[in-house]
This record gives sequence, C-alpha cells and structure tokens, in this order.
Amino acid sequence: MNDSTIQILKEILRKEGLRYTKQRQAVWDEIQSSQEHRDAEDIYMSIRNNGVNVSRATVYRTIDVLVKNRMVRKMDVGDGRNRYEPRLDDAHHDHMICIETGKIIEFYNEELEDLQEKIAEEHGYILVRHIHQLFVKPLKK
Amino acid sequence: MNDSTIQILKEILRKEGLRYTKQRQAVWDEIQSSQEHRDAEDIYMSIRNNGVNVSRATVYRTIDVLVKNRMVRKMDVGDGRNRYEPRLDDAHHDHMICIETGKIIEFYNEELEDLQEKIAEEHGYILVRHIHQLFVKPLKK
DNA sequence: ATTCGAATGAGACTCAATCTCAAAAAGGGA
DNA sequence: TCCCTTTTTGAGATTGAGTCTCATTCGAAT
Repeated sequence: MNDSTIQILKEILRKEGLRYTKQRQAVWDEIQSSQEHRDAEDIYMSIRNNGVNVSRATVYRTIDVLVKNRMVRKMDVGDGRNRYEPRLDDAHHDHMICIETGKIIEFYNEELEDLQEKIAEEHGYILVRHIHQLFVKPLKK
Repeated sequence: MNDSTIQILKEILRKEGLRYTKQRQAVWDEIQSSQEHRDAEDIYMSIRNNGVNVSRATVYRTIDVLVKNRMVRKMDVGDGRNRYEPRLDDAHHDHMICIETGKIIEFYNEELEDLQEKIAEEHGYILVRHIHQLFVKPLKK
C-alpha cells in the first residue's frame, strides 16, 4: 500500500536474509492498515478476504519477523490470544484495559519508563523489555 | 498443614458456597508449602506424589477459586504456562525475569505503585489490578 | 531461462487449559 | 446413624492458539 513502508519491509527482509514475497507483504499491509489490537486469526482472515492466499503458518512466521524487527508490537492481554499492532516509528506505550468494557487505552509515561530501568539496575540487571498492563474500571458511577 | 490457613480456606469456601474437600485442601497445602513460582502440572504432580488422589481438572478449578480469593497469585511469564505462588497476607510485588537464566526476581517499589494509580486516574479510571513484568539481563559481563 | 535454496500451505501435531458426565462424596436433616 | 439431595471429582475427550512437517512452489542471482 504505502510506498515507503514497502521499502522498510524489503530492507528488513534483506537484513534477515529472507526473501521478499507477496505473503509477507500482505501480512505487513494488513497489520499496518489499522491501529487496532488484533489477533492472528483476524489478521489471517482479513488477508484472505482481500483475495491474497496465505496460510496461518505464514501469518505467524511473518509476524515473528516483524516483531523481532520492531515493526509490530505483540501484546499478551491474558486471554490466551496475543494481539498485534503496528509500531512504525511511533513511541513506546503501555496499555490500560477496562475490565467492564474491554476497551484498550494506550498510555505513555516517561517517569514510569525511567523508574523501571532504575529498578532493574538496582538489582544488577539491564532492562531489555517489559510487559505492563493496567486493568481498570471507570471512575465515575 | 498449618491450622490457621485451614480455617481461612474453609471460610473462603463457605463464602463461595463451596464444600470443603480433601482435594481442595491438598491444592492449597501444596501451593502454600513453597514460595516458588510453580506451574499447574508441577503442583498436580506434587500432590499425587504426596499420596493424595486428585485430577488436573480439580487442580485448575481449585486454583481459580484461590486466585479469585487472593490466596494465590497467578502470573503469566509469557511461555504459555501460568505460574502460581501463595499470597497469604504478604505484600504485593512484581516480577523481573532474567532472559538468560530464567530466574524470577520479585520486587516492590512504592513509587511505581503510586504512579500507576495516578496514570489510571488521569485517564478517568480506577486501578483494579495490574500485570507488570520486567525482562532483563545481567548487567556485568 | 535455468538453477537451487528458501518460502509456502494443508493439515498434522503440541500442550495448557477446559469441558463432560457418570460415579463418589459432602453436608443436612431426621 | 442412615437417607437424601446437591456438589465435587476424575478420566478422558475436547478446545484452541500456535508450531511443525514436508512436498510443492517461488524468488532471484547468474
């Protein structure tokens, strides 16, 4: 779809020693087409509905490559199905999940990020990545 | 094993309208017997090795009750198998997981706790619970 | 165009967790 | 204690997300 991200994808595949295929392009196009937090099945079905033949195996395999190369963020919401969202070059954020409506709200807090690195260091470690989800409910009744 | 926690278990079951059985006691005894972060299979096998007949179904069902009643903490370490640890009345803590050794380190940081509540409130929500895992690697080479 | 290693896809497989339902056990009441 | 009703249990079947297999197809370098 978008010309510049096609180049980014090609670059990543080249760097990984992988070939550029229409299936890999289709997976990235599909994830990139929406800012929502979608599961693999949803992504798989959407690609098929767009007329591109692809298998679940390829969807999963491609997502792994995209996650590794920071084009896609993988998030575990605790219901057994991972969700994926495009990263592009946007800033890191965490998620807040409303336990009443299921709504997922993104947030970013610099202080929180710094604090986590500090805590890891205090224990003799360096922070590689983190999982952070706040399960919340609406304030006002 | 411990007399006072038997009463706590009985009280919870009564409150939930559930019967007190030796299987439920055995599951709680087993989880309570160690501070480690164990998976369901491990807990199941240990109970059987102690001579109590119990099924996986019962282990899972009982754990759900214990988690709901805050006697057990369920944690998702991202490898597909949930881990469980006794809560008793001990303070809340989060986890740091070393990606090189698999070691799980517990930590607690007041500032971090406060900050999370503040963030939820800023978005019009009240914090119910949270998932927070830091994936780290050793600092020194 | 040829070549050959990489990629794909259909479906088998894995494995944690859940479900089924007949049989066993708990907890009252008498 | 024995009865009776309801809950609990357990063996094994099932589910479902994700992974693996391997024969076939495809990409791209020459």
